[in-house]
Order: sequence, then C-alpha cells, then structure tokens
Amino acid sequence: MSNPLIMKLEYGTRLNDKDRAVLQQLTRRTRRIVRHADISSEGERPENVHLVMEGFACRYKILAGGRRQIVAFLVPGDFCDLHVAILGKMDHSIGTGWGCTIVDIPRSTIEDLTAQQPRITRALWWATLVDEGTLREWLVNMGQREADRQMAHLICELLVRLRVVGMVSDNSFEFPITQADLADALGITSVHANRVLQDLRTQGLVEWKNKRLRIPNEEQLVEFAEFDPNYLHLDRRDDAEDPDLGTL
Amino acid sequence: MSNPLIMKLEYGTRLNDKDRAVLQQLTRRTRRIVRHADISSEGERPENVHLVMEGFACRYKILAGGRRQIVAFLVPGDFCDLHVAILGKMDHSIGTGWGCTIVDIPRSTIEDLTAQQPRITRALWWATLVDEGTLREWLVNMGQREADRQMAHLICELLVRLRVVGMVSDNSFEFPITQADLADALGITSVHANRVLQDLRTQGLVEWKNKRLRIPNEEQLVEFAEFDPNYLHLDRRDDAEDPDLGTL
DNA sequence: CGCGAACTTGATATTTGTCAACTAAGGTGG
DNA sequence: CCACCTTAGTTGACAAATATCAAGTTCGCG
Repeated sequence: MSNPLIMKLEYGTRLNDKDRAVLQQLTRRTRRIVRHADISSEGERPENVHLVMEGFACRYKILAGGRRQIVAFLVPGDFCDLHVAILGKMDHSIGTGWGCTIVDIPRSTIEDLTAQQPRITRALWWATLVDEGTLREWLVNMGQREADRQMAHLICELLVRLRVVGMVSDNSFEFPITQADLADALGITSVHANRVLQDLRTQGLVEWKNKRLRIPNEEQLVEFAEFDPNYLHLDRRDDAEDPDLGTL
Repeated sequence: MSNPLIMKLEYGTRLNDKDRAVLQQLTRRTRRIVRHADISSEGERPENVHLVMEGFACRYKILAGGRRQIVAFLVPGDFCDLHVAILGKMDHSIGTGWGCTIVDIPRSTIEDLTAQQPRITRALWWATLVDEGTLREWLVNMGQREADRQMAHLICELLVRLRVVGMVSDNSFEFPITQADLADALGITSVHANRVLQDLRTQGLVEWKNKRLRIPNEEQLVEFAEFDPNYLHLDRRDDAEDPDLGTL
C-alpha cells in the first residue's frame, strides 16, 4: 500500500504489521487544502497535528519588512507540527501555495501513541531528528555554497526524499512551486533564482516545465552540488545494537 | 544551586524536587575539554551523550573545499548530541576551539530516564525542539538579514540564552570565541565580520574586548536586530492544559 | 480573447568576498 | 623580564556575487 508515512518511517525503524496497521488507521481521513491557505500560523496553538499526504507544503517565517524565508519543504509523509504538543505556540507558519492533501491528527492521539507504542514513538522521534538534520544542512547550504550549488543541492534533497515516498518516476517529480517560492527557500531574489536556474538548465543538470522537474543525470547533479545524503539518515540501522529497542 | 541544566529546563517544564535531584546527580562528574579538541565528529557513533557545563562549544560541518559552517553555539545547559541515541551516526561535529567543561552521560542513562521519568523526558524533548526552533531562526537570519543585523541578532540570542543559565552580569558575558568563528556562524568572511563588528561598535551597540562582550543598550540592539525571542520558548507554560502531563 | 501571474532580460547598485599587507596581542623559552 | 613567534585583528584596493529596478514576454485560465 502506498502510504507515505509508513514508507518514510520504515526507513527509520523496523515496524511490524501491527504498527503499520496503527499508522494506516491514523491516516485514513484526508482533507484537501486549497491553494494559498495556511495550515497553521505563527503564534497559534493548533489542536491538531497535521501530516502531509499529497503535494507540497512549507514552513516559513515572515519578517517585519515583508520578506519571507521558507525554512522547510514538507512532502508526503512529513509532519507539519509534531512539536506543537510540547512547545506551546507555533514559532513559524505552515503554508501551501499550491494546494495539498493532509491528515488532521488530534494531539491526544499522538500522546496516546507515545504512551503505548514505543516502536512508533521512536519512529516519530527519528523523523523529528531528521528534520533537524535537514535544517542544519540547509544552513550549511545557505552559508557556504553559492546560489547555483545551493539550488542544485536542494533539488538533490527533494529527489531523495520524494523517492522514499514513491513520488519519483523517470528521475522526475511533480514540482508545483513557483520560482519565487524557490528563491525564498534559498534566501535569494526571484530574479537571481531565475538566472541560476537557467544556468542549471543550460548545463543540462535539470529540466523543469509543466510543473514537473526532471534530473537527466543524477550523478552529475550530485557531484555539482556536493550532495551527501547522510544527513537524511535513510540507512535503517537494524544492526545488532538495540535489537528490540528497550525503552523510548 | 547553579546547575545550568536545571536552570534551563525549568523554563521548559515544571520540575519537582526529585527531578532536580536526578538531574543534579546526572551532572556530577564534569570533565575539562582542552582547546581545539573536538567532542565528537561527523560519522562517529559516540557511546556517551555530552552536556556543556561551562564555556562554549559549537556544532559545525566542514565542506569539501575546507569551508566551515557553524550551525549552533552550545552554551552551559545545552546537550551536544542527545539525538545520537536514535539517529545512528553524527551528521556533524561538535567542537570547542575555546575549551569548556562538559559532562559525559552514557546513552543507557538517557534511555533509563526516558523510560522512568516522564517529566524529565518531556523537558528533554522541549530542549530538543527549542534547538530546532533556533536552527530555523538562524536560517531566517542568514537568508533574509544583512550581515550587520544578523550579527546583532545572534548577539541578542546569546544574551538571552546565557541569562537563562546565569552567565550574564552587567549586560555582559564571557565571549571567548574568535572573530573568524563568529564569521563561520554567520556564513560570512572574517574580514567582513570584522568590518560589520566595527560598525556595531561605532554605533554603540556592542562592546567587545578581553573576551567579554557587553551590550550597553539592550533595547536598542534588539530593535536594530528585529529580535523576537519567542522562538526560544522561554515562557514556561504551566497553564491549565496538561496540568500534570499524563503521557510522554 | 483578455487578464493576471509567472517568468525572463538588461542595466545598474549594493553587499560581500578575495588578496595582501600590516598591526596588535598573547604566550613561551631563554 | 625580554625577544620572538604565532595567532587574532585591522585596513585598503579590487573582484565577484547578488540585489534592485524596470521593462518586457509567455503562460494558464476564465
């Protein structure tokens, strides 16, 4: 079955059939978000936790001057705000300029899960920590790489993450976002983003039209971007240690 | 008692006397790290979790070209690698160019804690999520602010975080790091960092000499940096909801 | 077909990086 | 206590990356 949450978490921890059934149950009731509607906003204290099932969403912050920084793209299988159960308020907003399908999960459900399902709890922990690792990598990307490498790096990341949840075919994926959005994620101007993109295009590193992005030669793009996917921690470690995960 | 871990966690969750005693016990055996020794390195799988008790440490990544990005400063009360218990390997390094005092905590101890002490577990969760929020803010900072505001913002953050653990007096704190380190945290050149710093100095926003940084007029610096500390989640929410935190 | 949003392009300004030299500070051995 | 030596900080001239402004052009949709 093509449940993105399960597909993703299987990379973090071994799940058994019961775990899968629980997760499947969790993601039964989906809801469509219309274009340009935010899922939750800075300062709010949402009652539900949200999970992306189809399409893209993003985390972002708006500054006083109106500038926007996107701090994460959320793809199918990603939680939007798992943290809100512990931190009181949202310290950023979740938006979707492109429409997507999500699941609402009551906070209490998450709390029950963490109380009763150690394997699932650990998997959620894992997902949170991968998010954190991704954030670190974005910071490195922004601080140390020039815009062209940076853009290439982001594309590599998306390719890997989307492949995990089965959204990649023919080295290409749906990419409904706008060049201006991409610019806001990279911390550059949309004009500059456009120029950099054309660079990548003429180098034959990416093709992007009709809201679909294709990577003709992944190896080449990975090399150009110096992309190393280790920070995504996709190597499920079912090694000897913690064979049956005692606690946590 | 001046235990930075306890002081910090009290901001996240209510602790009772027993919790405090457990945490106190946890941080009994400190160890001095010499200058320029790393605490742990990318790719490693450390057996212990590390906690800073005195001084500064940092998270960083080195790129192929030798460039370094510091992705976090770790101050007293901060865990260096709580995540390593779940993600297999370190995806970044922890270093201290300045010497600091830490505590080593065996992974198993953390696991016992999370199994038996829900209030402490929740506090550790909280600390992790604050780290994540901080990372997001750094990203915003780097993406959208110019270097002078960005530096001012970082200084505001450090002032607040150090105040929480009692390391600020007379609006000043020990700041043993080097201009080049600061530059690596901001994603700029050390030459540029120097110029920006002199700017802040002549504007009377910061004083920095003899490894001590003083903020003569905090309000002014906060305004200059557009600093809003909400992302540090220091408003302990002992509000009606989850009065005794059931699970997690 | 027409309209607005997204994309593209050029000219120019600003910010930041690079290189290279120089000064100041701190620590070590004699 | 001084001489030396290394590291940190400072400065200037110049180059490169990115932003800004302003004007098209194309595309998708009603």
